[in-house]
Amino acid sequence: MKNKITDLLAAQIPELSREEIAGMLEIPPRQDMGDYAFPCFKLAKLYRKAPQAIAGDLLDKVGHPSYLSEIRTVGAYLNFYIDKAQYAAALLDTYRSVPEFGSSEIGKGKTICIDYSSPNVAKNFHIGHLRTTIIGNSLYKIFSKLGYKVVRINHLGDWGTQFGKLLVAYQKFGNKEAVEEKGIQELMDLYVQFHEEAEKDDSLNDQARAAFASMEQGDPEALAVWEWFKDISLKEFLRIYDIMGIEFDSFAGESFYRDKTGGIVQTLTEKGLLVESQGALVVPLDEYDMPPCIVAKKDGSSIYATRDLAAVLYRKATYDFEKCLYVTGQEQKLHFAQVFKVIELMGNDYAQNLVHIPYGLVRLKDGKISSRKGNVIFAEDLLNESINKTAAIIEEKNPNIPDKEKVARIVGIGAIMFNDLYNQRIKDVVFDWDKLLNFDGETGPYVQYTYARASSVLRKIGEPASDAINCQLLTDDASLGLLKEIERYPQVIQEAADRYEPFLVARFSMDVAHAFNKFYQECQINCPDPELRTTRVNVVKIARYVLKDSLSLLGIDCPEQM
RNA sequence: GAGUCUGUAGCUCAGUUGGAUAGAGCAACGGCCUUCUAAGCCGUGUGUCGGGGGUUCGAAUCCCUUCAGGCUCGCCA
Repeated sequence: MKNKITDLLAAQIPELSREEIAGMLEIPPRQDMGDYAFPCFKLAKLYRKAPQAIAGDLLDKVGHPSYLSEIRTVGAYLNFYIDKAQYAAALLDTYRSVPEFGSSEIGKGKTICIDYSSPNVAKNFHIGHLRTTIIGNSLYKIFSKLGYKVVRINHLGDWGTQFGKLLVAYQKFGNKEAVEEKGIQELMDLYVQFHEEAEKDDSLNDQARAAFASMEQGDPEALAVWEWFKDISLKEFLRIYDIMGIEFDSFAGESFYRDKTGGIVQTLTEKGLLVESQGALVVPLDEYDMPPCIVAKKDGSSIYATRDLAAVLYRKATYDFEKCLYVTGQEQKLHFAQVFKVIELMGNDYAQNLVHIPYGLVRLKDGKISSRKGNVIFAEDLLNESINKTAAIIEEKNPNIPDKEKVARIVGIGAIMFNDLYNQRIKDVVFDWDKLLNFDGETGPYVQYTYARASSVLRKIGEPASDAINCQLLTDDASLGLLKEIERYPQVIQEAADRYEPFLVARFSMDVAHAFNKFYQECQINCPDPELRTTRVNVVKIARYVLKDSLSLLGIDCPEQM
């Protein structure tokens, strides 16, 4: 429809290209102003005439094509009113002829790696880890919808000096039985105890660095203990991923690159990029207004940047990615800028396809999350709390539905995920139980509820006898409003991918849900007129599909009843 | 101190990349269930778009400056 209007205008304005005119066309802020609008301000200079007069001239010239019900001028604007029946028919037709409305082939044959979640081994999975997990998962779904092959990488934090600390703590304060009994909690406790003791005795930190250095050199005893701790942690993480329905293609974490960091140092040396500084080996980056990137500590052991560098090379060689995305907190912005720059200096032109996707900090009401200080809320507790709250609401509102437990799980988890995906990533968030467990208004449960209503109607009135749609009958604003929202779906997905912003999809699902609820309120679907009923049933079908599909792009399921 | 991000209604946030009277949800108040799920729908808003300059027909949006807050700035990740 937009193309048709563009062509119509382009024929009358030879001074501007089709693309320029398409870019100027906009959607008016209010429905009574029409469906598309063309502002004539820019033409004023060109024609040396008042923009209002230009709008009037254009109105006379363009005539009255059949797909428009009206063209009007308001001030310097030319407002176009499309023929509603033709418009609705075209959209419903598109939906019915395309099996996966909204999907695309644009990414066919291309691979995208996404590095997300990546929790630290031997630490509890808390609410701070939820954002990267949920955002990364949604980006995976969005890019998959566009036809990309996506490699989901969980770059586990399972290597580094922190394990030297844990090892020292285990030898000094721990024992096998306690770890076997209490699992990850005991590892956390040991880690906390280490920091308390190290406050008093700084030599513990040296011992920890030495312990890590010996791990890097392959000390079998140390590695066996480390492997054991890692297993305990992984089991814990998998349980939480399972609750959320999240999977990964690779768990190659930092330790995976321990035999590859030496190659990085060697390559950087050969290319003359490495400089010794205060005993460490660094790549100076002051030319690029950045502090140097440390590649080897003074005791020769690797550091996180070394392992990230090795990971980039490995992933490029293994997956030949089109893009590699890193979903981490914004506090790591400088780190990734340094790593990407070093990759570029090594002569890899694909450095520009490494993208850091930062998100804002999750804070508690009484300050920063800190495992060490015990100021922490575990992800599992949050998810369970949300599921329990949902179960209570089901008992209150709709106790007779089947699979109540399953529904409570889907809705409870959906609420948490939707909340993390509803705003721009970069915003900091303050964790708030009350807000998170309120399921009214702009929430995941609202969209899921809308889907359940749509499903319920179709279930009750059954399939219409005929599939013939007569869009002439859709004369009400609510139907058209709903279809207009739905029409945006393909562009919304594309933009969400371009900007790496799942919240655009979440907002879209909300807009569709709102438009559907309005439609549902104002239009009786199971109406006496069989032709109108068939038409409305088809509107419900497409809305139901889009609601479910858009939520699925956020990693959220839809129950048939709730 | 330097870099970077954020600042829009009491609160949480959108704002179609420079366009028409800046919009939603929460909270508050009022209305709507003998038609398909009331986790819903409808109505009620006196906003210095942090402040000040500038660019232009036109700025929440672009530039400069300033204030407030978050984050980062060498052997943690």
